[in-house]
Amino acid sequence: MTTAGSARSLTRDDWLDAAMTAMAHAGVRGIRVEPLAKAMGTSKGSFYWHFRDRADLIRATLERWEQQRTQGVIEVVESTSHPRERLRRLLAIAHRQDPQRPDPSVALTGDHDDLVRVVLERVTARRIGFVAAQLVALGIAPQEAERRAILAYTSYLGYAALARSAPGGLPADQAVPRYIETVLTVLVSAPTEHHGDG
Amino acid sequence: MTTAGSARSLTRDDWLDAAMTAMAHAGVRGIRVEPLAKAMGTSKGSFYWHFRDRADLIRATLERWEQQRTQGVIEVVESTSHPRERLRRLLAIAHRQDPQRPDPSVALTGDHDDLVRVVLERVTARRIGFVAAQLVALGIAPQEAERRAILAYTSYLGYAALARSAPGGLPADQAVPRYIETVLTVLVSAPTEHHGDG
DNA sequence: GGACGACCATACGGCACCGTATGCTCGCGC
DNA sequence: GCGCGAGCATACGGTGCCGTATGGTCGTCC
Repeated sequence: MTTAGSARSLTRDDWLDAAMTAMAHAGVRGIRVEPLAKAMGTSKGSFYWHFRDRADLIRATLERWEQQRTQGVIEVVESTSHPRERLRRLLAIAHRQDPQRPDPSVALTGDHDDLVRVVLERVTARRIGFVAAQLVALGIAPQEAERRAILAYTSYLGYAALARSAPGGLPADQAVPRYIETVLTVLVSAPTEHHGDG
Repeated sequence: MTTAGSARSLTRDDWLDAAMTAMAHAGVRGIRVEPLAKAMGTSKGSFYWHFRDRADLIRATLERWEQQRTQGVIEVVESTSHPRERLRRLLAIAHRQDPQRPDPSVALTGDHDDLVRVVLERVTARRIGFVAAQLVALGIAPQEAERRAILAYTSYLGYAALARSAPGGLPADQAVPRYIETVLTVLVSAPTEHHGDG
């Protein structure tokens, strides 16, 4: 069903692919065995052959996501040399909201699962850390850079959330590049003087 | 059960209060009749006396939220006169994340319901519009103000999302005021020159 | 003090999902 | 050409939830 042949038997990875898609749209609560089986044109029998139970699938899917997605984007962005260009490129990727392939982190923030929390903490820290590093490279003091990185990342999260559930308030497609420039400009704008920390 | 007496009969409003709390934590999918009844120390019989069905409760809860919360915050903030102080106050309220009373809009972005979408669109537009108006009052051009308002509001959404599911990456409590200053500073920073729009 | 209606409890059928049990069907080794 | 195991289908019991049906209780009005 997935491509053409449809005669070969399924693998654990096939299930992980399907689970990843489901998770991206609806979080771990979107990973349901019977609906997945139906969507793949198979039955639960197949699933319980490859996995111990639903929690096993969820664990494996989260693990896979943590290792692939964040890492992949960072590597692509790092192929650019100047930190400001890196940020611009990162923002461009982040704001290219493909309804078919949303970032799972948005859907995952809706889950109250402990394992999800742990993974999200790591992914969040890694992403914010990367943005902060670029800002530091642009001459912004570390603590201020951290704050601005949090601003950037939370804004991305909220943007993706709105894209899913209330896209009306977001910039129209042709206005997105200009929006990205605003975000970039604002992120690297000169900090004001402060005392006590920063 | 709710307060002390526990002998008087329940009202439609009692159910709405409970539903609102549930919605704030888990979106409309958190509004479930039997768990709510159990939490209120009553039974489904009571519920179906006051409401036609679950959809009726959801509709009424969304309506109530739209009319109360956003409006209320805006009125409080408008009691301050200077737009910059308004923004500061708004940010302070927005970033005071009470785990007991989260903003439902965050949980609602996880739902794929049509009615939710419509309400969220209106609430989102209203909030972004309010922020944009303050920025315009501070001398920022309307289109640029709109973009910055989107940045501010999406950042708030993402911040609240992280507060629920991955609070580790956010500023520590005593660092929040400084974070708010960064956001405020950045929002009102001088725009750069551009051509073609803005 | 009996009728009536507001308000609620309980039992039931139905649905969607989980996990298990059990049996089927191939391909391969021999 | 038989056995065996990988891979899957199907049926089943259990759970959590929805909505309905039906009956119970209590206050109020006459």
